Amino acid sequence: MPTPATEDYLKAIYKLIENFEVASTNAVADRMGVSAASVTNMMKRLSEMGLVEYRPYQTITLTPPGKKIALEIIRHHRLLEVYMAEALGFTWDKVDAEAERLEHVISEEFEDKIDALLGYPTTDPHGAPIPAKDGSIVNPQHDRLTEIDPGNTVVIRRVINTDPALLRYLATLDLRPNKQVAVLKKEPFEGPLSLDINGQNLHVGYQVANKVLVESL
Amino acid sequence: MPTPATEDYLKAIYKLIENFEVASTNAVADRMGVSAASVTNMMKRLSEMGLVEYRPYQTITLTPPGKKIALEIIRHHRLLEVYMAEALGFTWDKVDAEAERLEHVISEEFEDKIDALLGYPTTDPHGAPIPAKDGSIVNPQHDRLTEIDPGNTVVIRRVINTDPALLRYLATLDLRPNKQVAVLKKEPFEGPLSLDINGQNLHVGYQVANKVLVESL
DNA sequence: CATTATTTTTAGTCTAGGTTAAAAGTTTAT
DNA sequence: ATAAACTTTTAACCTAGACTAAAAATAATG
Repeated sequence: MPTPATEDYLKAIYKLIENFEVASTNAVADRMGVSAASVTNMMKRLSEMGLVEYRPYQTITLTPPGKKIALEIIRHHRLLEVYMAEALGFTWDKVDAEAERLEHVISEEFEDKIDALLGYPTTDPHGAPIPAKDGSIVNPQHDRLTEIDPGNTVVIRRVINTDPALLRYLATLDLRPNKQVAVLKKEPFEGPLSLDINGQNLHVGYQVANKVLVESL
Repeated sequence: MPTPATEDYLKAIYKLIENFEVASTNAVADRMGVSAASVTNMMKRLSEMGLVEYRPYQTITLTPPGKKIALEIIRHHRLLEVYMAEALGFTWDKVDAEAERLEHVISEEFEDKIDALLGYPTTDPHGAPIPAKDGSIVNPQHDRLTEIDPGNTVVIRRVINTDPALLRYLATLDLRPNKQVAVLKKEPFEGPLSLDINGQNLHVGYQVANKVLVESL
């Protein structure tokens, strides 16, 4: 059985790779909020256990068993998020932090029960895909809202980044998955976007819009 | 914030004292499944932190802050048990093991949400009382089924011991909290009891009946 | 291409929690 | 009241995971 720390490292490496970033020692350290030395130390152990491919000064990759564990934990995390939002009435800015701790301790049976109760959901409250039990995951490559040309209407599919404050802000604007948004205008030099949602005119900053992934109609 | 290990020690000490047993080093070690040396070591630290009253070779007691933490964890545990049984459909032999891990990681908000959803329950699926948020707990002193004289009818209030196999056995007999049972006969020398439940005649061993707490009508 | 900057690893420490084996205290029983 | 039995503590050690500071490797730049 992997420890929570092991699971967290594998998850961090998985997410870096998923985002087409390089899983370097520093990148993992940053994401985990630990020192680079801690990462080196942990990589040696995970490598011994056959969970990562690691050679000093080289970038890190997951072995198939390592990837399997990462995906299991991500599945736990995202299922729990849906469950807490749907069944317990948590707001979407709170579910990430809570799932971060619960993901390591729920049993297979717990996982299966909430999955069934929720009707086998495929995405979490932020629109992130939930890995299947067999470890398969569909990862649609969506556009960022900032990449959409004015005059187009799109539907929000996902919100990247689980910073609670950002999520609360987006909620006040009703910018959440499955909502339609029309891009009216885009100011240059990473300027604000003018949007239409629910017939309301909004102006959101570039940094915010960049976290919103959309699909063209 | 106390660690899970800290919480487990405080809980073990609380339960010993609650059962009118002496919270000795060995008793705690037994209950926790660790060596006596580990207990001594931990007691020094918990004593430093002001959570237990400890002096070498003396029996251990909880300080008010230590007791508060123990009761919070027991509250988490028992609320989670009810929640898993009622809302997730877990059988009562499974809820203890699962709650054992979850109890350390749920937030106050999670606790409050399941408490409200369940309608503020006062006992867990085994009949154990759930401490209130303020740390108060009602602990009715019930009789054991083995102490009831033949000819009397009682109602089951609680089942002590969370050994899953025993719980599964009791479930097959429908011996669970709030069920009425008539004691028909009691064999001497810790012999079996003849019971009537739901109009059915049963014979259960002394060790089993001793785990069943009842209230006379 | 040599120097500077950056990244990564090594080395040495620390804490929490666990272990076993031996020593010391307490009880129990002759 | 002393020996035997039991309980508890001490001592020495282990592992997982973290840290800082210094050294080494790699990458970037004039």
